[in-house]
Amino acid sequence: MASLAEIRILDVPYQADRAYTYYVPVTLEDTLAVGMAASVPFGRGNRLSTGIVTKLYDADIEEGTKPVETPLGDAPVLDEELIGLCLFMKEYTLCTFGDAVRAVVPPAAMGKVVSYYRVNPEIAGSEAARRSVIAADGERGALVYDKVREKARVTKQAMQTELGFDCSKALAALVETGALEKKTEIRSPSQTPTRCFLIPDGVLASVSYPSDGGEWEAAARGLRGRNQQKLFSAFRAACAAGEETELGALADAAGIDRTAAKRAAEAFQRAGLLTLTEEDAYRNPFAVDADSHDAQAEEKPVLTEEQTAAFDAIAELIDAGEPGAALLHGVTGSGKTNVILAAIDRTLEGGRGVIMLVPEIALTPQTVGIFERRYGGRIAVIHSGLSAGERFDAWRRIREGLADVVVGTRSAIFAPIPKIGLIVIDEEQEYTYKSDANPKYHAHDIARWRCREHGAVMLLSSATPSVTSYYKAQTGAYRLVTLKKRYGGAKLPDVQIYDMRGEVAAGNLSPIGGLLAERLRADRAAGNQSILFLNRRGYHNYVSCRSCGVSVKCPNCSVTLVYHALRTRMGGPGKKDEGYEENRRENGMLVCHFCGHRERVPAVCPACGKDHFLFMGVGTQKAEDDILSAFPDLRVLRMDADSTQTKFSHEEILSRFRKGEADVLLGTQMVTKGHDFPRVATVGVLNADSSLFLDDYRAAERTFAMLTQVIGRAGRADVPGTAVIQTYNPSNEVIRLAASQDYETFYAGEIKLRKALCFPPFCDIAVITLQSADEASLGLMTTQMSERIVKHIRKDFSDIPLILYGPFEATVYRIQNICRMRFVLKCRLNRRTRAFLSDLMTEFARSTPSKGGKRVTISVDLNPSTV
DNA sequence: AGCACGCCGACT
DNA sequence: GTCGGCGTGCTC
Repeated sequence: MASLAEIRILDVPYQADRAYTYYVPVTLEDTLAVGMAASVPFGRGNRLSTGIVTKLYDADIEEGTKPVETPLGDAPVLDEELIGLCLFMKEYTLCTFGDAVRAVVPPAAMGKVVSYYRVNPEIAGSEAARRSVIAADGERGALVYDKVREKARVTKQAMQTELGFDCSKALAALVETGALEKKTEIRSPSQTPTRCFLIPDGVLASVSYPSDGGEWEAAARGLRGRNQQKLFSAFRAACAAGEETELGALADAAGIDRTAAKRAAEAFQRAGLLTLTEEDAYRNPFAVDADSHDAQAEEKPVLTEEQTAAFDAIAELIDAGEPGAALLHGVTGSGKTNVILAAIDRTLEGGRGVIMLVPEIALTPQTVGIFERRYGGRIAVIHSGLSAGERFDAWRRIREGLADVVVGTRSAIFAPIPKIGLIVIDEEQEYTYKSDANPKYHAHDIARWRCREHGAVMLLSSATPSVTSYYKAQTGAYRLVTLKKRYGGAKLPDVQIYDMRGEVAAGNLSPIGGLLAERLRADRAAGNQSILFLNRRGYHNYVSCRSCGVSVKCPNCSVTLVYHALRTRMGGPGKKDEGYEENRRENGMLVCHFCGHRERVPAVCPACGKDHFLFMGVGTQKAEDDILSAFPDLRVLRMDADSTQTKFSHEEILSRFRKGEADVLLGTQMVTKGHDFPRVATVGVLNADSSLFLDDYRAAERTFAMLTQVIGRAGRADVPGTAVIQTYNPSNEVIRLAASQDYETFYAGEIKLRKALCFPPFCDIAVITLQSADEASLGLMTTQMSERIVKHIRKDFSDIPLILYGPFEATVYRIQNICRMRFVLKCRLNRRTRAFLSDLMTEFARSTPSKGGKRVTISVDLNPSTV
């Protein structure tokens, strides 16, 4: 019998990702625990790899079992629940265990084995080095060698991304000739910063600090060493002044370094003069100002009758202490947030924690603000903007129970709360809850799994639920809770559908139709504000040749380039500059929205050589210009991906608008999110059709949600609102239903369509993508894959409905010179179909040659956010 | 993925 | 006869 450990290796490809058995050396028997990261020898070469201990048990040792090398860090990084979650994610999303772990654990929390290359110090710069570089892989060898020398130490990964080609061969050759050396080392988890306090003890504690304290004098005389004396007098001075006796601060005051101070303090402790206490220090802890906290606590909203009923239904689920799920469907302005806050309070009263997901932190500052004021120090905010240290600290605070209200974006769903009672997903229909990089999970699925584990309640909330979620509520999987009334005097704005077809004929080429123009003028005159929504950034959509009609394409991606004017005029009072037309053409850039490629507008058409380019379509930049020229006295703020590139520009633009520094806020989706602007009277949708005919079965659902959101921006406060929806399809059913805010009718029609055409929720969609930089290999592998899938389906799935489409080119065939082919599979996802897809991935990896540049890779996305 | 093993052609 | 290219297959 021996002590064995089941280990999951983190850096293995999908086909090698399974449990491996190692034995635990006697020396580690007391330290190794389930959930710990550990280094283990792996593969033929026994290279060190990072693994996670998923089980410990005693059994007979088998021939060839290798030993665990060493634990990385002294505490588990995953508890039983999160190990289970990672295994679930692996099976559910077809990712590797390592991918799942990387989503769940912040990088700073976990130690790992890292391999890097560096210049061999023994022959660096010598003639021998020069010769070995030349010997190694020619040109590339020299390139790689220079790069390594420049950096002191580099991982292969970093080399790859910087140089853009496969460096494996060159690196191996350089190591072989002795020019470089490969090193492997263990990187410990980040040190958790601590603050250490000195508390008077023994003889010193017996006297409440007196300036003439003989005890202190005596103690000081007994000290040896300059550092000890310096630290002691600093300590004494701090005590006398009644200040905090934190070690770092005392060390600074004494003018000695921290390690020396620590040693001295430990000596004092041994001498019985004081006690050292240590506590964790957290970076950027959320500090609440007590006043605002109290103020907010006072204004805890009283629920209306309808809200109370909704809350009661949810509270019932929470109190049951069993896994549950509810969908809170409330029209805009019905006070969903109040119900959610009450549900959270109820959960916290029961001693359990809460996760609240929001689509995007930057776009929901108010929601976050409400939470911060209400829950103060027990809140942790998690989003992609956090530094590694901040993320790690938030994670530790949550794990230790110091923060039991977690607000954040998608990845906050992994918050290691010890006892979860409620998971809220606000604006549940938002596609940001689906990850499109590995692991390709949907936050709903993770939430459901964790709620099952914790006996917690998942609460989805939306004014326009996704058709899939509403269907689940209709069929009883979720409890449906509805809020139909707007409250607090909020009225639905007057919604006007405006037919744009007459505008061009009437000679109006601007994106602002007659009605909207009238409204903007009226708002301006009355001192009100307006919001305009346009689903497209940039200036013109594209540039096309007047003679031959060719449009300019991205050299790396198969998309048309979008024209961007160079100048950005954020918020300045509008004035049309002299010569602006000319500037536009000369200074503008054509930009690729996929890879970011930029180029000047070519002087002549690349196809026919004529020099007549036509600027077509309208983006936010063009709309801004048009508004400024048509309404010279309007002050316009533009908010889109281009004008919000710097870190705080979101909030800056919003707060400037709120302060009344502009009359019109013009922008993309970002303007439709839940900002409260009391002075906004009119909202306008410049082109409601743009998302209506997208190549996606959810186009209608998205358009409906988008229009509903925009409409909801108007008429929230005392100012009566108007929403103008400009469209070329004024009779379109989706637009009409959105205008009347009739979700139920929209849903009824949509669900019929989904059923008839077999789309989710009546089936699942799996998208298999093959991609390669080499088109020929891609073609070859695609054909092979096609045959393999068809064979598999005929053999193993003849009994159940499963429809295969493809292979065809991906919607955007080429991105950054990587070509992609697709298969789309309509099926019911379950154990069996997942196992089928899993086999496909494994088999594919086995059959594809692992040749450097020509490699073809496979990826599977289950129910992707865009098809 | 990463690494060793093993099978073929060009060299001493 | 051997060195080293790259395809093949396995990883406790």
